[in-house]
Amino acid sequence: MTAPDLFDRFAKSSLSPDISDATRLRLQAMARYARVQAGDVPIIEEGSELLVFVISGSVKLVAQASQGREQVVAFHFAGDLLTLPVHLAHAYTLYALEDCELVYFPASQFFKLAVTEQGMANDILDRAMGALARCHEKTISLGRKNAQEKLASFLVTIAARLGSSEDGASVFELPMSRRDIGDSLGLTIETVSRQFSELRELGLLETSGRSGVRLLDPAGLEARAGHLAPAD
Amino acid sequence: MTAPDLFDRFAKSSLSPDISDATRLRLQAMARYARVQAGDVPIIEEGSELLVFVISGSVKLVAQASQGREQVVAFHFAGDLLTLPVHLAHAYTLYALEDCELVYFPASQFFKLAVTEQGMANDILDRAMGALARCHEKTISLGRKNAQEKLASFLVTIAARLGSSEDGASVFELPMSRRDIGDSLGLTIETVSRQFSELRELGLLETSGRSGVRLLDPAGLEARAGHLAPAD
DNA sequence: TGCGAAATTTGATCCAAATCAATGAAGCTT
DNA sequence: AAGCTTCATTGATTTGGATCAAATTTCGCA
Repeated sequence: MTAPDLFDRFAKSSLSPDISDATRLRLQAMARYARVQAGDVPIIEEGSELLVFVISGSVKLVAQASQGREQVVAFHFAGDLLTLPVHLAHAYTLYALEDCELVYFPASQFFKLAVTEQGMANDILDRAMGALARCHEKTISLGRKNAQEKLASFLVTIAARLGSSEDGASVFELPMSRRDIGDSLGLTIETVSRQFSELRELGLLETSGRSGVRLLDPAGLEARAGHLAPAD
Repeated sequence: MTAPDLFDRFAKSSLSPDISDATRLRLQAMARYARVQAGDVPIIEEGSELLVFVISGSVKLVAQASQGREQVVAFHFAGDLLTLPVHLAHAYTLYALEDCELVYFPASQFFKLAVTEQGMANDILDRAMGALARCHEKTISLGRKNAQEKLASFLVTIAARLGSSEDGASVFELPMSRRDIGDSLGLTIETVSRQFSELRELGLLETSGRSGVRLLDPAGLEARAGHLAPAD
């Protein structure tokens, strides 16, 4: 594992260029690395909150409830920052969806350093607020939407993150399985599959193979997502 | 509205004592205040994220989805810090559950100041991480629990915040209605009511009037909350 | 203290999504 | 390229919670 290389890529993508050399060195000293294959657990939980940067690949953050039930709390992609919580009322595990490279830090140590550099503190605060906002939006999906709205909302959100535009359509490859989508939306794989079929029959999307998706009518999907119109 | 008084109480309860006088004055200059009655909307949304401190009383943060559906994203009590998000895919509104006193700031301005004081930046980061962790836990409730587990989990969580211990039992007054609880857990008021009845019949709790609750067997409720045992 | 509006509880019925059960594709591996 | 394992789709049935519909209780207020 070529750690220095990973740290450099992390620094280049996620650290402001005017971080002091001292801070940079102390960060490098506390950085830890993981380079894992799809399906693996890159980080073993260790009793303190961790701050994880996804350098490449994608991951799911999963919470375990009793009786083996799993809830996908969030998907994260290259460039994202996430926190791996400690064991609260539920246990959390990070899984690689694809081959992944990660850099991570004990959260409290990282914060102690971050607050000595204004740019860094601001960046981390912004990212934390963004994560909170996304979690709030997810709360609405889970609490107040039916299966079709959940899937439409999920696809629109993923497209905004992963989709490339092809004359009005949005095209992307889903890095996660139907089970992962179900575990994220509070649905079973069968229901997810049925809703894919229904959206296909409505002419809103096409699929190719297990992971290829082409949203033919993003506006139509948005309308079915139960989102509130901006002027509503 | 005696603003200086409210700011002092905010400063005493939520600002580290070694904030510089300059910072304190600039905070006071950007602070805004609300003192409202139960049921009121203390803050009209204004296009930028706000950071709200609850000085006294309690509030609910509500997201509106299409067709008048409402989701309670979080309840907050005296001493809490919360962010009032801007209108994303859904609109957010804060409502007072009881008579309330609030102090609030435009989030970006507050952050710009906070990062100049290490103690303050650290405190805000910690609180943001706490809010994110609670939102993650809520995600699991909404996605993977049945009605009884949701209510048990809710009651245990509220008791940790509001309950006073009386020989093994935890006693508190709920500041929110059955509808609010339902809107928070993704259930209807009828289902919430039926689950209260069932938990009562199981001897796990007693209620008095609309808001009085006495958890007779907190451990038993915890077991029904679908939480993961610490050693599981 | 009693009235009345609002909130809660309880009951009957319905329905969306879960569960149970095959069948059909994808995409590995060799 | 054939076979095999895993994943996804589709169909039949069940079920937990929603919806519809009354009671019943609470509690502010006259």
